[in-house]
Amino acid sequence: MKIGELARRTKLNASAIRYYEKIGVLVAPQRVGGQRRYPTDSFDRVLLIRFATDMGFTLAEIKLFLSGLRDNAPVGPRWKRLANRKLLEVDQNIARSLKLKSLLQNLLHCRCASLQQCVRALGPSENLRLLQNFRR
Amino acid sequence: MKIGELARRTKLNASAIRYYEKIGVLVAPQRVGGQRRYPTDSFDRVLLIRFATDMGFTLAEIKLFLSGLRDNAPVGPRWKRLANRKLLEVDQNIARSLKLKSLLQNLLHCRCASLQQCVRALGPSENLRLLQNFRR
DNA sequence: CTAGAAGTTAAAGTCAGCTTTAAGTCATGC
DNA sequence: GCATGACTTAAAGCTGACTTTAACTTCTAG
Repeated sequence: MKIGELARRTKLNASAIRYYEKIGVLVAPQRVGGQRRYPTDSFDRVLLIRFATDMGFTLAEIKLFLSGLRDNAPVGPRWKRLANRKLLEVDQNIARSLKLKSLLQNLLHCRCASLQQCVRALGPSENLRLLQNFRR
Repeated sequence: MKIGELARRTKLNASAIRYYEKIGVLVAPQRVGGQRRYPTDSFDRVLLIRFATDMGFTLAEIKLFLSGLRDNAPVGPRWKRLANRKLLEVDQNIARSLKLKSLLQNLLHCRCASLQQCVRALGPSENLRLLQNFRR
């Protein structure tokens, strides 16, 4: 499979696939006359990578756990550690978003004369500090 | 108030405050010998800006609704429109995060031989497409 | 008066995850 | 045998919200 076909099948840009190879999340495949030729299972590899990035893993994290992953190695402790850490992050993100949602709703339904007042009415220092804990 | 004190009080970096001025979310204050002197209510202004960015508004959006905001103008329709739009985004973010959470938990508790299998077992094409709708 | 802290500017750097560009080489169909 | 499309590389560009740097000026305490 040439890079164009892999790109079409994974719905990625060919440049993205080259980028993955460059930063080491995808292993460089065989070349024929300088061009990349991918084995069929590269498709699954790329999907796994996209899947993981969609789950919020960074490419650096993905590289980390893929590097220890033999072809059909069992789901290892390294992955579990990463997944647990990510789960925590996701939970924090949910909590933050719920807080934002209620704040937004309050602001939308309030009858303050100005936004400034409105924000002050929420008790700026407390609320701001609450939010700051969630800063990314 | 000089920029250093404003920075200390808002817990921002002075460079951030200058940056806000440069991109036009903060109005340039009086100068004394070339140095910025802020009136007391600049503190509230900066808090409002931080508050808004914490809520997920971009600085461009904040500039937009601050520019139409006279000193004590009522909470206007422009702000309401922006807030409603942001509320939608937050809801989508929550839905996405909840989906990610359950996927992560499934992956953590599964007994598949390999991650590849595990992802395939989730029904890659469907699940991946589901996630793609949430891609940012 | 002077050291040093704090202020000033424009421009470049940072992070992630790519895309775009430029300048070429290879493969394929007619 | 050649036009065209697909491929190659390294390097630069993009977004957003800043920070850092360099080279300077101004303020303040002793």
